[in-house]
Parts: sequence; C-alpha cells; structure tokens
Amino acid sequence: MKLVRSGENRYRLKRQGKMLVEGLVYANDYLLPLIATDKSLQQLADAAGLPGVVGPVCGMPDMHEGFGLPIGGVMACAPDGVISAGAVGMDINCGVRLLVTEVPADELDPPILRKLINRIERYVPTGVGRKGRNRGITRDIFEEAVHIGPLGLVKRGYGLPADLNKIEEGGCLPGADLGAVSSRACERGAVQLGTLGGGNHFIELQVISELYDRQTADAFGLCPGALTVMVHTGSRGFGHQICVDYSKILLAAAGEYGIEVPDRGLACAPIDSQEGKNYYAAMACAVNYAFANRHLITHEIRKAFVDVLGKGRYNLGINLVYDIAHNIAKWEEHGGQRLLIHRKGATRALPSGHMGNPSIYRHTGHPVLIPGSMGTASYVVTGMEKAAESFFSANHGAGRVLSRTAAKKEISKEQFELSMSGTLYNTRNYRELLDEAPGAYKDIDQVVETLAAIDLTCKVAKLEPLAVIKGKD
DNA sequence: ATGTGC
Repeated sequence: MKLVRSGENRYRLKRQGKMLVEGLVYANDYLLPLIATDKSLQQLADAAGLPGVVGPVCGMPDMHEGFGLPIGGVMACAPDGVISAGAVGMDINCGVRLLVTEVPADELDPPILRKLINRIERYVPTGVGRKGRNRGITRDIFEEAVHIGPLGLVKRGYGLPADLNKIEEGGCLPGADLGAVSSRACERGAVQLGTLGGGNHFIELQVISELYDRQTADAFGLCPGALTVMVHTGSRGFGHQICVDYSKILLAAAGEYGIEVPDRGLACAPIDSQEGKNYYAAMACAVNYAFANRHLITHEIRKAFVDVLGKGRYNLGINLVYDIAHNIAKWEEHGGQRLLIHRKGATRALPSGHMGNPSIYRHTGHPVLIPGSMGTASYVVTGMEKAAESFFSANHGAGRVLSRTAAKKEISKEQFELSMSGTLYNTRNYRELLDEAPGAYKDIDQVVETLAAIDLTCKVAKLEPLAVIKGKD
C-alpha cells in the first residue's frame, strides 16, 4: 500500500483497486514506519470500497490492525450507504471517563494511594468474565440502562444530575431497542453491568502535571497538581456478544443485498435495510450500557474516596470532566451532509463553537480524553476547526506496537519495572500485566503531538499516572 | 476487547 506525503504529518492513501474514496493517514516520522508493519493500510483501503462510503477514510496516528476496520480508523457513510459491526468494534462504546477531585495529589503518599486502589477494587469487580456483585443491579435496571443510559441511574441515586451533561450524547444514543438483541447478549450483559473487565481496561489515579491551555483547563475544572481518576472500559460481554451476533447476520445480509465484502470483519448491510436497522438498534443498546457501566463505576469510586479520605480535611467534590466513546457509529452532520460516522479506536473531537458540543463546553469544545499506556501519561485535548477533514476525529490512545503474545515473550521484568516509573499497580505478579506494558505501545507523546502539531487538536492538560487498577485475567 | 473456540 502506497502512501503519498501530503504536508506535515499527513499522508494520502490514493485510490487503487476497488477503493471508491481516498484514505488519509496521520503520522510523524517516528510513527510512519510502525504503521506499515501490519495490515491496517489494507484494511483502510478495503473500507474505502464499501458502498456509500464518503471519503476520506481516516487513519489516526495510533492506528493498528483490527477486526475489519483498523483500530484508529474512521469511516463515514452516506444515508444510502452501509453500516458495519466490525467498523465499530468488538467492544461497543469502549470509552474513557475522567473525574477530577479537589484532592492535591502531592498530599497522598504511596500507602494512601495503595489504600485507595484497594478500596476501589473492593467495590468494582475487575477481570475478564467477572460478574457484578449483587449490589441491587436488577434486570429492570439493566433494561432501563440500555434504553436511556445513565439518566435512569441518576434518578435511582447513582451519580449526580450534573454528570449527565458531561457525557457524549448526554449518555443516551436514541433508537436503542432491546428487541434487536439476542437473549445470550442480555444474559451476559445483565450480570456484568458495573464491572471493569480486563485487557487494556483500567481505573487510574493520576496527577495533573502540566497545563498547555490554562483558560480551557479552567473551563474543564483542571487545576495543576489535582488528583484525577480515569476510567477506561466499555460494554463488556454485552457489546461483544452483539458484535459477534451481528457480524454473522450482516455477512449473510451483505450476500443478499449483493454487497461484495472484502473481509469478514467488514460485513455490512445497507443502513436502511432491516438488518442494518437492527444492528443500529442493538449497537445503541450497548452504547447506552457502556455509558451506564462507567457511570456505576464512578459511583463506586466516589464511595471508595469517602471511605478512605472522608474523615480527613479533604473536600471530596469529585466532578465528572467528560465521558467519551471511542468505538461507536452515530449520525452526525458534516459539511451539511448527514453521515453515519463509524469511529473505531477514534474519538470525536469537536472545536469550540460547534453545536454538537454539550452546552457547558460549547465555547471551548468538549474535552477529548486520550489515555496513554499503563505507566505513561494521558492527555486532555480539544478538537480544532481543521479536524473537519477527519470528520472531527482524533486518536483514542497510544496504539499497540507489539501483539499481546509478542509482549509477553519479548518484555523482560527489568524493562517492565523501568517503564512503569514508579506507578503502583494492583497485582503481585508483573507477568499478568506484560501484554499491557508500556513497551507494547507506541509513545503517547509522539501520537498526541502528531495531531497537535498540525492544529487538528489543541493540547489542554497532561496527566501522569500514580496508581493503576487493571483487570486480572 | 472477549465465559479469548466455526
């Protein structure tokens, strides 16, 4: 696959073969050689050949090979185009939520940090396959959550009313219908609501180490030295099962509608078809479920903080900064056109003044949350006008350089400990974490800088990790 | 990502 340089940090993937539109890939000199090592460019080209695709298909600087569309990929489709489960991803509405506390991080020594993550882990079940403990999360609450997201939870006393306008889409994608979801998905989903999961999912205690844009940071409630909590998780077995179910359904549908599918992972159907509409209705359930999942976890984190720090002199105001999806398909208006934007390992990044922002962030642009790998920094940025060329999208993280198996094999104990640079973690056995080691990921500073340098994004704040909870498998 | 498998 041939990339043609098109200005700083920007490459065009020119039309070839069955591509209907061009690709646009963001990389600097450090990232470019890493992108060429896997199938991600071919996957981008495959997506560019789907019916109704509106160009360019975009590859973010953290792009790497995925199921169907690469992770770090953006695909826009016109209303007469297609919808693809693989272009949303296995973990529907995998996303990030950032909380900011009024606790000065330098007053928390390692034993207190340890106490905090232990208490959080006591309240939030972690690990693959883990079910929620019976904390009153009934089938009714599950069914309400998939249809209206955190809104119903707030009415029931989980979280605060003020949280709701700090969630992408207000925490509720319209059109969710549990009737489109298999009973198997519901069985898995009902018992996992309020759990973290495994893999790259985490809860991290961080300190705001640097501000780049003080005015915007103020608007986001971010002060230097304050302790923040970042939550990265998604729709657990619920979204996974929906993706698996609909990948099969959409593959069969593609055949019926005469759509040539270049790869099983890009199985798709016309947005307007019954199969396409059903997938959207099911996906919306998982989107709302994941917002609700992060919302319930927030409730448990607030409880843990009161337990550990509540008797001291701390003001325990723990405010939601924002909650953003990075695996989702939704309707947005771009250049006067209504498009179904598939973002997989990519986040929305709207500029200031854009009407798609929640009202409280209209004048700044909503916060874009970009976690680094475990042990490395995370960033808060905003979108800029120039991001119109990527359908107002930015990268979602650092992006892998080593597969999970390669990381387990190649990274030594010494390398791991050095790369964790003193960050506390919630397990005795470092081997369980090697597949998530910093060395398995790209350099987050380089990835963030790639878009910031060409004014697609504007850096607002840097967050350094202090302690992390990872799901143990 | 995931009760990690068609």
